[in-house]
Amino acid sequence: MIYMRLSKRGEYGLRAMIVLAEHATDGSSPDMMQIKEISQREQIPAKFLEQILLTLKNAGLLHSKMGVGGGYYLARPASEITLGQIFRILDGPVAPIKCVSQMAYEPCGCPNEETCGLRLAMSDVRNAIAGILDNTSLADVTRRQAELQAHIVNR
Amino acid sequence: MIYMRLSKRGEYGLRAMIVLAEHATDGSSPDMMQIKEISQREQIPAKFLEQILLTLKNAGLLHSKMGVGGGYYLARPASEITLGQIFRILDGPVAPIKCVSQMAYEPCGCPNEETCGLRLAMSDVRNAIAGILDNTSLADVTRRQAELQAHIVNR
DNA sequence: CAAAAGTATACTTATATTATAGACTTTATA
DNA sequence: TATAAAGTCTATAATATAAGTATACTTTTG
Repeated sequence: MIYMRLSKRGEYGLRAMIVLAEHATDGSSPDMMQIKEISQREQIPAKFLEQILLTLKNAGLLHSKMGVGGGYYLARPASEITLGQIFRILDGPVAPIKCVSQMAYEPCGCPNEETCGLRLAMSDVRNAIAGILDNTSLADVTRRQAELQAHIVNR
Repeated sequence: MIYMRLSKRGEYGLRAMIVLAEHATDGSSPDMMQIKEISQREQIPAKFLEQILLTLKNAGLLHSKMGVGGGYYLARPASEITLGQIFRILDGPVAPIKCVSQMAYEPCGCPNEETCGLRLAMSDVRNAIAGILDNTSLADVTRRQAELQAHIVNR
């Protein structure tokens, strides 16, 4: 069963963006990373990652440089890129059912949409998910990671 | 794309359970419904619904009566059946990624699970979804439906 | 011009979902 | 007791999707 789940594409894309955000903040080197670098570090099939990063680039979340010494880097500060943006590009709308989607609404054929109890519950679910993903930036993620890391070191 | 979504199986199953819950509370007839009745009312392919109801029955959420005048009915009061129970039977674990699943944990292979930022965010998502589904009973759903209906009638 | 790196698209393989079909069992009742 | 109504069970077809692989191309640097 693969429902209510993050796809591998989504997972890999999110991981890659997080790594790029880490790299951008640590001040080392010109904050650009190559596909190969990311794929090795995160154990992601390189050719698959290639597609994913390209998609994120075409969606405006990444910039790239071709040729020798090229690579990918965030198009904006990590604080201005949310998990929701990344997720939607790679996995589509957040809503568990189309009739509650803000981005891709479609009627779902229940006799009375206005009073449909399932729709209401799924709307709550959508809002809960979107509330988290749209309010968590890459900077939030890397900050939390750093906090956890510090906590472990200190114990 | 079918990610982060309710399956048709899940949708149909939830709808059927809600209809059965409505039927149980409205006092009319012996609160039992036939597959055909449900499938017509909710526009669900009858043979598909058959499988779904059987699954829910084998999981202990429904009881049935065979033969002439038979049908399905809720195994417990609508207030004691949650959307989370139904969902998990039909669509599996709620967690968007296995490493944050309470019901079906598996490591997801990130180098350090303890400080993985993606895992942390997805754990929030899981808890948000489970919080809603596990705290919404069929009775809650039918009550909300009735409230909405009353509101429409009164305007 | 050669090598490094991203761009673009097509294809393969595997698996899951969404049904549909058909034969079987139980029960009520004419 | 025969028949029809209703659920049970299992197999299978049709379709869709995901995940990954392959290949050719373009841009850039030195």
